[in-house]
Amino acid sequence: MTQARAPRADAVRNRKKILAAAGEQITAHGPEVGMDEIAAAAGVAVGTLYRHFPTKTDLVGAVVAGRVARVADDAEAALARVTAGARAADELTAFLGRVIEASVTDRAVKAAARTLGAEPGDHDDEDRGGAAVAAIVRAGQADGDIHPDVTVGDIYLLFSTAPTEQPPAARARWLALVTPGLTTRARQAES
Amino acid sequence: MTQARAPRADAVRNRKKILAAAGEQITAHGPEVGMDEIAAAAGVAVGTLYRHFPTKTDLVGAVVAGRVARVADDAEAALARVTAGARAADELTAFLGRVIEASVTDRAVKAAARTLGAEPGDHDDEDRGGAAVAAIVRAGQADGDIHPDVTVGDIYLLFSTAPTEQPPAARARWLALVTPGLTTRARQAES
Amino acid sequence: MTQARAPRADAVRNRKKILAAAGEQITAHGPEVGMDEIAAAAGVAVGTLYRHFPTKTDLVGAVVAGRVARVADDAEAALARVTAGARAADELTAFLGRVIEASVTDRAVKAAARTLGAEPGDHDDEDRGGAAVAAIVRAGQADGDIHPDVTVGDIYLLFSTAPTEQPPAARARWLALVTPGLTTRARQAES
Amino acid sequence: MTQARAPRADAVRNRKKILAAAGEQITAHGPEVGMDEIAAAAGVAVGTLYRHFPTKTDLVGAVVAGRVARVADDAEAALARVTAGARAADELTAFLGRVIEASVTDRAVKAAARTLGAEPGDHDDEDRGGAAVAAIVRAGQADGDIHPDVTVGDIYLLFSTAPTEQPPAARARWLALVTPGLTTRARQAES
DNA sequence: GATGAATGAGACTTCATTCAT
DNA sequence: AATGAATGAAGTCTCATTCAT
Repeated sequence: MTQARAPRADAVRNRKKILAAAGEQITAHGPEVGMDEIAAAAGVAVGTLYRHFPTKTDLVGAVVAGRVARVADDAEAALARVTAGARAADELTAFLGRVIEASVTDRAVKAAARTLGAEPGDHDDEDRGGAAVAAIVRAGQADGDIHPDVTVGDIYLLFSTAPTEQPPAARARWLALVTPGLTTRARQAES
Repeated sequence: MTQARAPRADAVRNRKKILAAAGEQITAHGPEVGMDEIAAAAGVAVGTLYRHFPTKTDLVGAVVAGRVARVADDAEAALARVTAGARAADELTAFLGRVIEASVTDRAVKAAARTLGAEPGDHDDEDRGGAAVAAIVRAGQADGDIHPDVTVGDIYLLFSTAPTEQPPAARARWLALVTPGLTTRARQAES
Repeated sequence: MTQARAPRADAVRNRKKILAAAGEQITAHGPEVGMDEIAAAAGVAVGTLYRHFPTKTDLVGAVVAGRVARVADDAEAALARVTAGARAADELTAFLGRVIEASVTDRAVKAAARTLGAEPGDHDDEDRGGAAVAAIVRAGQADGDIHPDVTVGDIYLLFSTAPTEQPPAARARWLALVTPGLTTRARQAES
Repeated sequence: MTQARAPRADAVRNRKKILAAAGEQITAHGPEVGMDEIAAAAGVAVGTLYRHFPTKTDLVGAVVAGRVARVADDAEAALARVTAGARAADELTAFLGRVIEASVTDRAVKAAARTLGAEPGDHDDEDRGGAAVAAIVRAGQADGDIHPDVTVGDIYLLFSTAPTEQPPAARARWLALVTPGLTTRARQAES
């Protein structure tokens, strides 16, 4: 059973260039950038872009998928720290904060977050991220720090609604407002 | 200094028709409806539409302002109930819930919410709504039910991020997750 | 019941210009000319073209309909001559010949002919032309010159298959080959 | 003078595969199929396809030539039957009918017919078919059944214009209309 | 000689906005 | 003041053909 024939080196290079360029462009100007602009930024012709991604939706999807992977990596790193002894509730909050900050400068991450919030998650990276978050949540619940009925879905739901277009102060405030819903401690006044 | 010459009666009528039609269209299909469609729904020509609103942004803005007025009315009604003896914290949560449900069927309300979250609020209706919400918050704080550092801005911030595209269950869950951030009670398990 | 509001003078002018230009372009280069080219030839912007004809198909259809009208006119003129005493069989053959010659320099006429051959004919001009041809055929059958079972459909069928891409000699020969199928006389040798 | 170096075995194989695939695709979807689709159907890459046929036109031409060969075969078979005693006029009509029916399910045959009608015929298969048809015609003329001035070109001319896009009834009717132009008998009414 | 990725002009269509009537 | 036709840039996608591997 021969494997699907190794992709050509230059095609791989181009695919990377396209994904990188698409990421940058979408990060900077949102998903409504033209395909021509993305192609130009990638240094290829539109046709090439369409060979790799038959549809704009496909391209945006691929970019978003990439961001999901990053988020998953982040979640797994957080879980590793928890396993190593860090407090789960803190790691969860910090993770949430990082994802929000990321989506501020990267509108594709926001879309990724929305995707996570919308779908049960059947792709690899989503599963990976979901599993890590779930483990963190469970750890926090075992500690008695995270409220027993909190689920991964709740976390997704929250960061799919984070105020990424707002100024830093508002984002911090939002996180502070939302955290008590996850933890068991009564809310404390901010400084 | 001559005053701005009283507007012609039919011009006034047209303005109303346009706003109403724009509201319906944007409610139904989002802000991406074409200007032609709005004009047709209003029973006027595009040119007329542009005479009243030099830009699509202006028109959408006007529609949004109308929804802000509704939200303000709702807030004032809630305040009236509080004044009449209702529990402020409950009214606040219920108000938040109503605004969210409204934005589900009315995409213009969503935009209105976003506007409120984004701007300090210098227009009449925003002030009106803001004042009512502020009064409710203060009442709840006086009762000891709402956390002392909660501000009107927090409320705006929250409903500007409500998950209006999600199914009802998710919206309810979101509200439950977010409420503890406003109140002083520790979070209780859901049924 | 007010009529549908008289069309604006300039719009009428443009519609004519567009139809004329589209006719020329399609005549010259076939139906695959670009909409931009047609618009340029008409001296309008593409948008204008699309306002008048929402789809390329619509435009081509309109052009073809125009050619159908011409053919119908021709048929009626022939019928008039028959009524005035001309021999029906001769007029029929001559009419067939003229339509063929027309479709040589005008690919839109060819398409029109194909349309006629394909459809039962429910539009005005098609009916008009069909009625005239039918009358000529009947006259010829009354004279005993045209075979009794010939129908209008036969005529349409024939000129929908005329060899318009062939040199003049071939076109003439084709007509000569096809005529005996319509008439009652045994075929005569050509000069 | 070095001769053109014998072609590589796999190249020959590829040429055949390409022609076969192109035939199928054009038969099925008309000449507007993409080169990529043809290449895929042939199991080769586009580049290979272009090495064998520098232009789409060339490829289509080659396919068409293949269909010409089939028609020639058919004509020779008919001639054989005539030689064996069959009535030439009948064989000619039947042959015409078969070619028409073939072009209905095979759009490449139609193109082939058009080619035959258009060109004097200088390729092998065209000559072969032309010679057979000519012999049949001559036999019919000797019988007194086929009109003396009918030529091979007439036959080509006729089937280059057959209504292959029309329903079976129309095709049959067309053949009936056209036959009297070839034969010496006066036309008879259809049943 | 084969592969298949890259090219890029061009196709159709949409829509916010302007302007002659 | 209203009308609605005109504008034209922009958008997504296709496809015959070229060329590096």
